[in-house]
Amino acid sequence: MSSDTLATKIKREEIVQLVANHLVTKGFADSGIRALAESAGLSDRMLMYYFETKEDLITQALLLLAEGMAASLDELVPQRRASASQIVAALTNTDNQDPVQRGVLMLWFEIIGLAIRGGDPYRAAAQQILESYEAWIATKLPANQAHRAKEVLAQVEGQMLLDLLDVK
Amino acid sequence: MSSDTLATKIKREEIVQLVANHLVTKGFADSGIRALAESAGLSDRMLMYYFETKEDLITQALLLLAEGMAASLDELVPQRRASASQIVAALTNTDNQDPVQRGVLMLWFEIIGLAIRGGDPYRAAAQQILESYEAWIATKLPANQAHRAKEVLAQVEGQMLLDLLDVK
DNA sequence: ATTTGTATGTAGCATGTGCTACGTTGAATG
DNA sequence: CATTCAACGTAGCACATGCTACATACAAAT
Repeated sequence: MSSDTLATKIKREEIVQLVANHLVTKGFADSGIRALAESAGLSDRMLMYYFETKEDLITQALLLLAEGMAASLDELVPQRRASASQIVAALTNTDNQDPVQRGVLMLWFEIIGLAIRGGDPYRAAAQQILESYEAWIATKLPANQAHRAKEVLAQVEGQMLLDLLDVK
Repeated sequence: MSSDTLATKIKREEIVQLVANHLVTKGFADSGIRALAESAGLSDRMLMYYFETKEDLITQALLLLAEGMAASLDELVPQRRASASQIVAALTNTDNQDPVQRGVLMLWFEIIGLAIRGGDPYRAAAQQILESYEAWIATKLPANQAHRAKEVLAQVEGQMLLDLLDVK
């Protein structure tokens, strides 16, 4: 709460980072508090000591991941302006090799599946990510086509989905 | 198995249908065998009497749903040939009102989330559905653009995703 | 009439889940 | 020196999960 030591605050951030890594590599299926605790290097007992509930912990991990995903966008398409098809290509081609980014993408669609019936914190995280993506695309498109950002975003999401499910 | 009565075969089909309905309306989150049994009008004991495992039951329900989704495509775009944007519009605009079709869509993205890490029966169902959709789109597109079916499919899937998550 | 087999109820098991109660240490603070 | 308090271990609870053992009613077949 507000009476937190600096040390425990740092510890919490470290745990959130490790839990986020766990989610990326393992997904939600094998993410009970015992598994998460092991990945974070402590006991489940201590996990619940640092975080009020599991949902609290997951929420923070998702927020961290959302920041990371938004921040990594600029590395992919360095040009100021790009065509819709260039953006789609840049966002869909790179991800297939790197296992980390592939893990993030898999987690991303797991989040969507959990968000779809309205369940927070998943829905909030999904919407935040989608909106930051749309805004980013809008700034990359030629000014007179910025209104098509949502369309381009849909193309990107759909293409990633097909890639992940090996639809050739 | 091969010594099945006709009556039990029919009973099984009836159960599969009711379970499919349950999945559409409730999703996977509230679909333990007790909840499924209640929706099917029998005890969990009898559910496991008619099906070897829960996975067996779910698999059959998903197959039934996949058939239904593929079959319902033709009702949406009756014309022989249509442009890519017409197909996208037809496939994305209709679904928002009807709660049944909305439920199917929500389940569809839940399936994707479960399929994404490779888990059968979800992955198999997802791939089958996506492939039948792509094939159907290819037959609807002008002949010289049939090769863009996957692109159109991506656009459709992405647009449905954004709609379901209320990205305006 | 006895056997056989389908359909069903009652009860429970083993495991996994998020979470908690209770105790101990060891260091800082008064 | 005594007290306090964060930091941890050990153990367990209550509940949900998929699934099963056991008994039995009842009808069909021999």
